[in-house]
Amino acid sequence: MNLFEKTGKMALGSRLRLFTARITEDAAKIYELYDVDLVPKWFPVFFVLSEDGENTVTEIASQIGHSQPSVSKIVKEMTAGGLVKENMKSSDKRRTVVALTKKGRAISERLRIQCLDVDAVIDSIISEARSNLWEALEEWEYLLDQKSLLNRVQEQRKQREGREIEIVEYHEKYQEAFKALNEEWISKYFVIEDTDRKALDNPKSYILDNGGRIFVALYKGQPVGVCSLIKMNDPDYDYELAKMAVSPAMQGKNIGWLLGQTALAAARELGASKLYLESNTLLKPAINLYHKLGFKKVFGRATPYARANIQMELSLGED
Amino acid sequence: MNLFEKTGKMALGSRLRLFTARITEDAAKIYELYDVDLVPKWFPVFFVLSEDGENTVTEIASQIGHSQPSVSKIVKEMTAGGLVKENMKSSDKRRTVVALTKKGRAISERLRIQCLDVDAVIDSIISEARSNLWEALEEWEYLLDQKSLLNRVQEQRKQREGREIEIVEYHEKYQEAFKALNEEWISKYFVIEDTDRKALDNPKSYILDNGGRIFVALYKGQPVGVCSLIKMNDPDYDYELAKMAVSPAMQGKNIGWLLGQTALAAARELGASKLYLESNTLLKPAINLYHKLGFKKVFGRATPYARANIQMELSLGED
DNA sequence: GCCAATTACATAACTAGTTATGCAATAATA
DNA sequence: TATTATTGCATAACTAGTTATGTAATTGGC
Repeated sequence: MNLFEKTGKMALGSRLRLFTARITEDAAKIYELYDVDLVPKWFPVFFVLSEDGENTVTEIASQIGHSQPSVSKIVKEMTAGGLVKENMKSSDKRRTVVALTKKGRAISERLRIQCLDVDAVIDSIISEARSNLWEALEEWEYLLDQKSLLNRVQEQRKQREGREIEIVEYHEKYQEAFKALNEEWISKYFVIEDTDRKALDNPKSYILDNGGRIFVALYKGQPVGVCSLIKMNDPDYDYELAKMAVSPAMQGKNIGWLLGQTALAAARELGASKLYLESNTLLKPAINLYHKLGFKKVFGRATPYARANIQMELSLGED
Repeated sequence: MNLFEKTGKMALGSRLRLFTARITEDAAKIYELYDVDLVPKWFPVFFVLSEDGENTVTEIASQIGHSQPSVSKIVKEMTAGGLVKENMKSSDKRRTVVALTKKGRAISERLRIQCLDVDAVIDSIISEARSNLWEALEEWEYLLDQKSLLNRVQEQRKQREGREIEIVEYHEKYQEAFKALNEEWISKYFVIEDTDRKALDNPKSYILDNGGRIFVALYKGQPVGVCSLIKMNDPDYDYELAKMAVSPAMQGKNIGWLLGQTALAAARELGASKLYLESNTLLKPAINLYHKLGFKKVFGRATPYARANIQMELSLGED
């Protein structure tokens, strides 16, 4: 299987499928060898019944990790084969209580011997190999229970992309992007107001010259997100966190968090002790981000924006 | 998956199937996450094509370890998806030469990034676990190439059964078995001759009292095989190995070999230097056994048996 | 140079699972 | 107590592979 050295781990699924097919193919021949009148796929159901005596279809399914229809089919086949009898007494008429027949129990004995031989063989293969397949499966099952493969890949992706994002200080060449990125989300959910235009058209005079800051997130050199600290003339707050925007195509890559963190660090450096922001509860990801950054809801300030329906603050001394 | 601790290694196939299903399920979601327009099962074919540039259906199948119809189907689906074009120029009109389209090559680039992330995740899971699943699969593939699971189980069974066989010295209580076991095979292939009757009816006077030996193979206390050393009045040979019989139900369990080895050891103990036997080439397993015991074909001795068409000898000094 | 064997692929039918859905029987609730 | 929700199972339709088989195109042997 030279192929898998080239494809890398990505093909783990394919490799497992081929490997499983190979094992089950030989398994079928082994049953034949021992003349045990049992189809390999019956084994898990058969095993549970020989342990438990009798059981219902759904309960067997949950024990062996199959779906209920799968067990339903297998029980039907086993009944046809005379290994199992259904519809034992049960007060609940929905349930099909299944048990081994005499013939089934007889097979159980022969199967025990086969199990011993197969067990010994697999143990010997395990001891021949340096890595223990059986243990590895057990460990993977445990690790994937803790966190699924999908979750792990999602996190890995976020991390990698985070590493590819660079947060830089504002420069005139980003003015177009600063305006465009903000207009994009504002006009999508609301309408652009006069106060917006002032800031977006003249970031230098309106924000920077007043002692504010603007940060730009670059992905492969291209601006994909912006945010600003605007100096406030207010006894309660030093700066407003405003004009936070991330390109829709780049959302979910943690860019907002990186911009926010940079802005917070800058505010601390500037000696700020309290930040303020306004937003709208329609923008759920943004509100979430602000919460994650440490902002808390406050009430009752006047705002120049028609769209603002939530106001938040953050005390920088806290951490 | 507590079940697998109870079932033991016998359920390796089932465990693998469940595990594989789990992995491929998440794999599908990962493709979705990366917005790669590729069905997971296409991956191996896609990979080969992006490596090789173009290739035929059968060659791809052999490279990825699928059956040819499987690749046939996948190529059809990929063609419908616009990733692949078939029937490139080829002098041999039977062959379908397949290559990636422009769209396919574009996806190849995005897929590369996904591969990097997945690879990193799987590597990290591998490093979290004590047993290395990827290596274990590789080792199992190698070990099963050397000797299949079926072969290993067959050998294990033979060994186990061999341990349950006990070879004992003849006793009067085994006279019935000695006669019955021999009559069974003789009458099946030939007819019972007078010389047979002499030995079978009076083993004590005909064999033992003349300085010969008889051995009985017991399985769970029951006689299932016999063989004898008959003293010969001959300058060339000391004993004849004769009246070897194993119950048909117990054949293939190495019983003949055990009986033969015991007889050879006894002959050595008795100071014999050369053994002789007669048989018929119809009895292939027997001839094979005699070869394995070290007997070599000889020609031209007179025999009292009509059925004998092969004669063999063994020099005991040799080992 | 023709007929048989082989090769390359397609198609059909099967396997061992799955999800989706429907139908009774039972439990919960207003 | 009547209605609604839930449970337990069966059935149908689907998936990703397989083997068996059929059909052209090519190769090989006499």
